[in-house]
Amino acid sequence: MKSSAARAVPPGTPNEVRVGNLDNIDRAILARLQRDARMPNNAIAAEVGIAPSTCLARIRSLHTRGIIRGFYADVDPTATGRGLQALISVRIHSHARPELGQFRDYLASLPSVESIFFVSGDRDFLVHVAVADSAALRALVAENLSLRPEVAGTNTSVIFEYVRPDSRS
Amino acid sequence: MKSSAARAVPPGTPNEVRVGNLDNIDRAILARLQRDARMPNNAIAAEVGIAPSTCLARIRSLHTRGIIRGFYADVDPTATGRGLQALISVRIHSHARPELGQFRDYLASLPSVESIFFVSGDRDFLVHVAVADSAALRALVAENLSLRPEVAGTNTSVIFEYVRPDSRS
DNA sequence: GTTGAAAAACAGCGCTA
DNA sequence: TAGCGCTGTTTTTCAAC
Repeated sequence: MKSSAARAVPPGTPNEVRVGNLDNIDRAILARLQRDARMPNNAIAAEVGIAPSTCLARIRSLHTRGIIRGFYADVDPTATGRGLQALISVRIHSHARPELGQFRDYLASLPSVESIFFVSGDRDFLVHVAVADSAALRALVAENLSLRPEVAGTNTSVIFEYVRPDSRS
Repeated sequence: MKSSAARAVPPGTPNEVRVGNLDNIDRAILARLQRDARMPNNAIAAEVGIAPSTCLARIRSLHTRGIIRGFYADVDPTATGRGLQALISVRIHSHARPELGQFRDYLASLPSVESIFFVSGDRDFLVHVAVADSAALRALVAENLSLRPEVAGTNTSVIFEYVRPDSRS
């Protein structure tokens, strides 16, 4: 039989090339799901060259094993009235270091927070936020960050543009 | 009839509260899709209180209008052999500023690049990358960034932890 | 915006290699 | 054990209202 879709893997490639229990078919599935999480199981199966039932089982296994963390829609923040994005670097007082995890959870609970980077170097956290306008940004920094006892200082940069390379479904 | 799911919108809320042509039902749909892009259209429709076909039409409209930019799966970088994440701040030479967009496209084309922030302040770009190990990181910075004529300098911070608050599907 | 029916996709099961 | 085809069930899709 001849598949109508392009093969997932070049013919000569050995299938034992695995990283962390993933074979090439798994990787082919992941690549497609990363580009379009709503791609039908049928279509994925056809493209990677396995039966739909097998494909479904693999996807579920990937999800269960935590290799796929979740499926998300990428929503334009401007449309939801959060047209201003910023990166706020936050320094934490050295005596508050033990509660770093707690502070991260606090950050994650703020509705304006898009993502949090816990980084090495002179700053501790880099927080990506999306807010309505500069007044909201000021309020966020002043009230929700600077006032916190753990926070030694903040530094805010406005984001002119934010690009996620593989957002194209 | 009595809906088994919580209503999308509190009973008294006026539906004309819109931001950018979105009504409350649109916002309810977006909220669900942001948490779980694979949630069945049926279930979304039931939760926001409209018929499945209407819900589908709304979702498609949101996608067409660019309010939903795409649907993607969040894949654990560790599982795909990219266990090291970093934030690289890049300064661009002032004379190369006109080609900033071009450089951004170049960054987006690099397979290690997860996202790009084009920011105000002392640095121009902040690039979030995921690579296999420190050797790969060094190679990336040295060969793909520092060697570029537009690049005035780079500064690399290792990411110890990266959190996306609404990762929960 | 809704209803309802046709088409498609999903999810489970036993069989095969 | 992993993959496959088959089948009932759910979901999507598109018409008319």
